[in-house]
Amino acid sequence: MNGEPIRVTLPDGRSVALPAGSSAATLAAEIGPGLARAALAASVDGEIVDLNRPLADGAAVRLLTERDPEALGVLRHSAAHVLATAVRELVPGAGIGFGPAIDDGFYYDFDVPEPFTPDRIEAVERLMAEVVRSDHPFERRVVTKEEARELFADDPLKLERLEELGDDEVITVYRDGPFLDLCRGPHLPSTGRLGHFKLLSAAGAYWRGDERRRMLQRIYGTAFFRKKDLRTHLHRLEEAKKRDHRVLGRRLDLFSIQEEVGQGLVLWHPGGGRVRRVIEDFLRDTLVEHGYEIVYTPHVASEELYRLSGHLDVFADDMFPAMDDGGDRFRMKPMNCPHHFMIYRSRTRSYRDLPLRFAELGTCYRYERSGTLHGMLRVRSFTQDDAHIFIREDQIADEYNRLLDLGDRLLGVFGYEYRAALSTRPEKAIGDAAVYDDASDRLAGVLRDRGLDYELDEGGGAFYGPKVDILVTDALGREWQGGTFQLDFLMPERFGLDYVGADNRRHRAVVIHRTLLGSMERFVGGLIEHYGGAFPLWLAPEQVRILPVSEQWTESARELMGRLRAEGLRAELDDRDTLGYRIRAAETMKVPYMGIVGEREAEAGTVSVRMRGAGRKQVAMGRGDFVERLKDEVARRALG
RNA sequence: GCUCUGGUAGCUCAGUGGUAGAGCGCUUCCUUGGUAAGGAAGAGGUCGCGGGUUCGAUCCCCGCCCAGAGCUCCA
Repeated sequence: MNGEPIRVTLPDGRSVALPAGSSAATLAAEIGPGLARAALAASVDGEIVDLNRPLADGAAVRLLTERDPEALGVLRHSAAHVLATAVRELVPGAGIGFGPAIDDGFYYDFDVPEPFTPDRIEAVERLMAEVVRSDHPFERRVVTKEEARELFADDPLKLERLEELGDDEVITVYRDGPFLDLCRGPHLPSTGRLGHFKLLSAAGAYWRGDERRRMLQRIYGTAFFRKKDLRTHLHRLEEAKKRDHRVLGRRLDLFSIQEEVGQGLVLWHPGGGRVRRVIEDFLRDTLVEHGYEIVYTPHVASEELYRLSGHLDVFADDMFPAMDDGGDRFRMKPMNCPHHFMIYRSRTRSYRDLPLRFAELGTCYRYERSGTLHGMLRVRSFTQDDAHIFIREDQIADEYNRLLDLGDRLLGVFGYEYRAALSTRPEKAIGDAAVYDDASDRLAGVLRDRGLDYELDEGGGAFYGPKVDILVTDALGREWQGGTFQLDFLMPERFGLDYVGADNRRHRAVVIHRTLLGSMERFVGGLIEHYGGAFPLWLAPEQVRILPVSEQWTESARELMGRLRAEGLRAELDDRDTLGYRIRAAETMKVPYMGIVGEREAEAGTVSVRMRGAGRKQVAMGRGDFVERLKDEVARRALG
């Protein structure tokens, strides 16, 4: 090697001298043979690079092994290249789109004449294994734009991408064996380092994510360094599938969606109805405690109302088509706001009246595009736990504090962890920017003062006002929308929402649109998955199932059921078949408690209590104690 | 809406160019069972809908509807 030796620093502060032109691989070898084997890539001055890139003098270098989280992204992106290598072998002329690492794995988009069927995916997977066995090194090369144009002359997708690169950008290509790709990298040293991978699915995806452009075929996969991690991940996917609210909704007889009724229209069966009723009762009581007024408004409105609100212009496509009787035109309501505004406007309001909080479990109708519908989570008719709060500008901070209190109370009851996100003024905001920013600052102040962990979405607010979103994390670690508190300076203008101030002059009110749970459909759908169908006692559609050991004891069992029901508990009796059969049935239906009554229990006036999922671990207890225990668990809304 | 894959009994699914099967569930009978499926019999289907090809279509072809995966969208 020519030139002066270089020095690089390690994370522990140590400085190492290396010959000029040395790479991170040389460094690893210098430190030890174990590290030389384990090193996969390097972080150089904070940038992740290939192991064989030459190091600059004075660089801060951290060698990445499979223990470093950053290495997983490198692995997965390399896996994507291996996938493309395999696809090119199967379909030589395949166009190559993008192939990034994503949260749980990677994908690659291909322009191929035939879509990928499951057996072709398997074939691709086998070819990938061969690419890994061949252990092709990933070779990086810097090229000029002109060279790149020649290299990718036969791939219009790559050429298009290439033309977008600025003239001062360094263009790199990577080769692994036969496959050459326009790519920024970095990559593993060679394809042989790709550990454990699996192709998961194929689906169409628009080129550049633009629905007006051609559709490519996307293959999804995942990859891990260790077999165990891959297995765990696949197992988690299986678990998520088992918790699918659509599957559980059928099995537990909670709801259905039927072709004859219509797409995206949910039928709540008695079981789902019970869950919903309990939540609604709890919600309504809590709202009244928190100073809300309950209002009711019709499901349809004259089109004029949405002309006034401005929604008709912008969102007509997402509304159900108009009902026209030759004179007036009516629409199913896509939101409750205008109705609530009209209630506010129905009389002169004093500053003393504010805040005024109108809450409604308001059923709305939105004509969502068919491909977006999904079980209970994305539907065309849904009931929002909606409210509109009318306040003075000086009440913003105070009201947001109350909202966050309320959110905290509600979400905690369901066992959700949550965090907040604040969205501030976008470019297209209307009205006085200073008012918008001042409001955002006050919201940020509220979040800070509460010590709440929040994320800032700069410019993510609506054009009419900033908002605070609550994001909840469920039992599988997935994040859901868990409420949104949206400030609105526009609608008060459009609807003339005023109040008379202490100065006896008219002032403009400020509106907060807010939901806590979102919609009953989405919330209950989410809860089904959160609990895996095993609802805590207070929410369970059926709380206790009484099982007489034989017909002889049915009378005694019925007496117990009567006592439970008299206390408002949802108890059923099952005297169908053998005891073992019925225990199995109750377990499958995820009933929290079974009360078994046979000779011993009937004579002693007790009941043998078997808890969901606890198998034969059961206790005999007095019937009064049993009733009290359940009542207490319900009253505490225990999560079980 | 777009791409692909599907649609057969209440559910999960097998199957065939000559109008159809299993398991579970349901009904009835026998069994009176002590902790995750006791036994038997029976009912139940316009094979998503509409066209076409064919002597004959659940099966092949076309269109539509619906579902699933993904994309796009989500006031």
